[in-house]
Amino acid sequence: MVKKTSSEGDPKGKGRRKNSLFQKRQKQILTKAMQLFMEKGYARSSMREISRATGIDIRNLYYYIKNKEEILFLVFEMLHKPELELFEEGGILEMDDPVEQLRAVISGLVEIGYDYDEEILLLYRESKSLSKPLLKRILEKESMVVSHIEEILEKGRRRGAFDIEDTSFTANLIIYQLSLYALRNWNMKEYSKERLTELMERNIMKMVMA
Amino acid sequence: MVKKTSSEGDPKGKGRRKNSLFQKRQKQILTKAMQLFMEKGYARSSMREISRATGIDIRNLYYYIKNKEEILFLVFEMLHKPELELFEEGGILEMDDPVEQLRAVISGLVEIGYDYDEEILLLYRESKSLSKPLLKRILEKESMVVSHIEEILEKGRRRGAFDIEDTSFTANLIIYQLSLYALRNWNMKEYSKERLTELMERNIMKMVMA
Amino acid sequence: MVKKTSSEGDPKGKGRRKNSLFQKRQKQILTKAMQLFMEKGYARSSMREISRATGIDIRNLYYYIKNKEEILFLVFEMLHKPELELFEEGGILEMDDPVEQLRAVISGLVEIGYDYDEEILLLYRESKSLSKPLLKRILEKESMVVSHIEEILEKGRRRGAFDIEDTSFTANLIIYQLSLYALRNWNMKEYSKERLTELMERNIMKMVMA
Amino acid sequence: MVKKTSSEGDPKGKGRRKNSLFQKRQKQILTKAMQLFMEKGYARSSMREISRATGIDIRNLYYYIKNKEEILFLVFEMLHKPELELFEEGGILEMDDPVEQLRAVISGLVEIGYDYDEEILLLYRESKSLSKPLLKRILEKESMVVSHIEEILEKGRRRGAFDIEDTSFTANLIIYQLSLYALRNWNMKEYSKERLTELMERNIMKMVMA
DNA sequence: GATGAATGAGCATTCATTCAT
DNA sequence: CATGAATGAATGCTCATTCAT
Repeated sequence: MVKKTSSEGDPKGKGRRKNSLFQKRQKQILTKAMQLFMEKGYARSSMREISRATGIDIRNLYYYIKNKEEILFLVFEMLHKPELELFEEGGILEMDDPVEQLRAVISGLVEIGYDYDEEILLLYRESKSLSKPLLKRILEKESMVVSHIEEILEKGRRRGAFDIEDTSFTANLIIYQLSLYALRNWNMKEYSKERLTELMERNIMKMVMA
Repeated sequence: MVKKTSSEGDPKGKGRRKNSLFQKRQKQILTKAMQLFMEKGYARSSMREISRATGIDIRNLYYYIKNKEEILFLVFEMLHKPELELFEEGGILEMDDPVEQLRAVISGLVEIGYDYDEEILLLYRESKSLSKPLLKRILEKESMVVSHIEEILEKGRRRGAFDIEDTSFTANLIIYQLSLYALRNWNMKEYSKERLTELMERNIMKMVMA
Repeated sequence: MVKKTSSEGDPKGKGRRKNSLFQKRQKQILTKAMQLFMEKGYARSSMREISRATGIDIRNLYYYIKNKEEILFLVFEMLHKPELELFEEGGILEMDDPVEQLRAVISGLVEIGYDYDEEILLLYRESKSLSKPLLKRILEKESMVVSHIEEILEKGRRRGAFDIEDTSFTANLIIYQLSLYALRNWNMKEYSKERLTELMERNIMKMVMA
Repeated sequence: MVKKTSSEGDPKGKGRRKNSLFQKRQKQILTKAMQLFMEKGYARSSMREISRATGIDIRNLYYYIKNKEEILFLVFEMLHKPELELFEEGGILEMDDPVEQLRAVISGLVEIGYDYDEEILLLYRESKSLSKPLLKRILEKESMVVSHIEEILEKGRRRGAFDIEDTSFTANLIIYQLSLYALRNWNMKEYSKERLTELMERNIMKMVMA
């Protein structure tokens, strides 16, 4: 069911790592590391600190992950899950009405962006800390989300519900907009999740509707 | 009345530093450091590298700046100039028609965001690298821009030109939107400055107009 | 009476290890390790790499060998076999004419030195990586070869065929000379095995003949 | 007069490093490091040990040398000086009689090989520890010595004094032979410098003379 | 102002090896 | 035999910053 993403699983090139203990430990590392990265940034978070935070000896840390960069990569991968799940398991793709779909996307992504504000900030902030090839793999995941939105917009336009000049641009704009709270939280703290959803929906819909 | 550029003024307490050579050197440091920060991030750019890039011996670097953090602070300050100048010297504040004003803001900020895409990315990316008090001083500058936009929106609403529920929210949204190109450049490279301006204007206007 | 290969015999005290699977595995380890040692040197080749190269888990590696140093020791022992076999199985010791004997030794050792150039280099290069007692045991094997040659020279001198002042010195010089190709291969690559044999024979014979 | 070898001098790309103190410190590092390398090998000698041995703090060590490999390189360069000086300052090149020249070379190189036996061993042993480009630069120095000898042999052959088939081969053989003491000292300790010179001269001359 | 020298703190990563299961 | 987990000890190297001359 779960597609292996190649960098996880099969450490040391040996036996299968379905082993749940191994995965539990790895997740534990990722979670704690992510917290650190959010607080102090990737570069300033040392392996020693991750070791301290997880309670796993620093040498054994390398038993679960290849190196520091891989931690960031796996964290990024983890962070893309909610967005992808929103589409793949949230029933959005199955809806017929594009307007309804877009509404669902907006409220879903606002929700995510609100609950995971720091995580999304991390995504934007530290993507450059990843090496080219690894970053590419992350961006591929990202562009899947964009594609999903673009398809909705496209459908809506065909049906005459939306008035959009450039669906790719607008898809990017929308997904970007939905990170507003995360990226400018210093100015946004006063808004509740509900209020934010409301405002976002109103603005985006107005921007998009025919 | 030369505007003090240093965050502390009077470095090393050695007397007035209106001295133009001093300022020239400092600007040279900031420019090179900024390039490095954009390429490798703040934390990964070492003082040694800045020294190498500027040709100024690392120990003498400390003659011109207090410490590494101050460099970032001064860079940030420098980067806020164009935006502020847009309002203060671009004649926007003097216009009467809010629609016209907003149009001018959009095209002005898209222009800046397009030409200084990496710089703006730096702003978002590294703001957390600044200590609280220094960050606060930067955010104050930022909020002046927001205020300017908010006033325009407010005026437009009063005159019935705009249909906006929450001007503060919308002001934030607009300024944020105008950084789209900088923050998602991996998906935006295909758009020319003109096309971008056009699309932004259309979308924002649609979102805002009564 | 299987010859004990392990320096300690009876690894882990778990019973006789004439067991052929055990020996096969051990040889496999030695061969791969030797390759690594030749490529990167002993100190830089890690047990982990040996594990990877052999496909044997690092922890099980210790089932077949006592420690890293023993690997080097066993490799060294293995590398001395060809030289010793040349004398013991090549029929040289049975010849009567010392000139003929020397000729056979030269061509035999050039052949070995040519085919096993990297291995011989390893022998010279890493002998210091062995602890004193282990090294001593290796040098004893080595000195057997020297003795064989010395005896030939001695016989030739007695018979008036050779004009040699110090047979021990000359024996050492000869065996050393025959490693020329291995130890200076960066300058020797142009020479074929045949040409090398020819030149070596001519030079040594001229040096030695009455 | 002294040709700069590019890797020495001008640290940090700044001022001239004729500065004798700097060079003194560097030489101090090289000497101590060389001792360590001879005793324990390059890979096993840590920067920390070099620091301890020189009394120079490990961080300041990097003020005088770029990295560990550069130390080895500079040591190698240093070790080639005596050989090169033998030719360039020993008056050998100015002699007319090739036989006399060769004699001088032999006694000179035996002397060096005897006094610097461990150093020469180091040269052979650790050359592979150098990266390709750096090794190449060392081998170039080495081949200058070979060339010098080859020229002498060539001259002697032209004059009918020597009977040599392949001067390049023989030059290599001679220089190699003269390292006998260094590379096989475990079997050579009994020989005094004088005795060694005598034996070497006799053997090589016999090998070479018409 | 340019230099030589230092310093306290730390970095990511690897090593060979062992042990209990 | 294979596996999970640990451990003590290093490794080479870099950091920002200071100070005295």
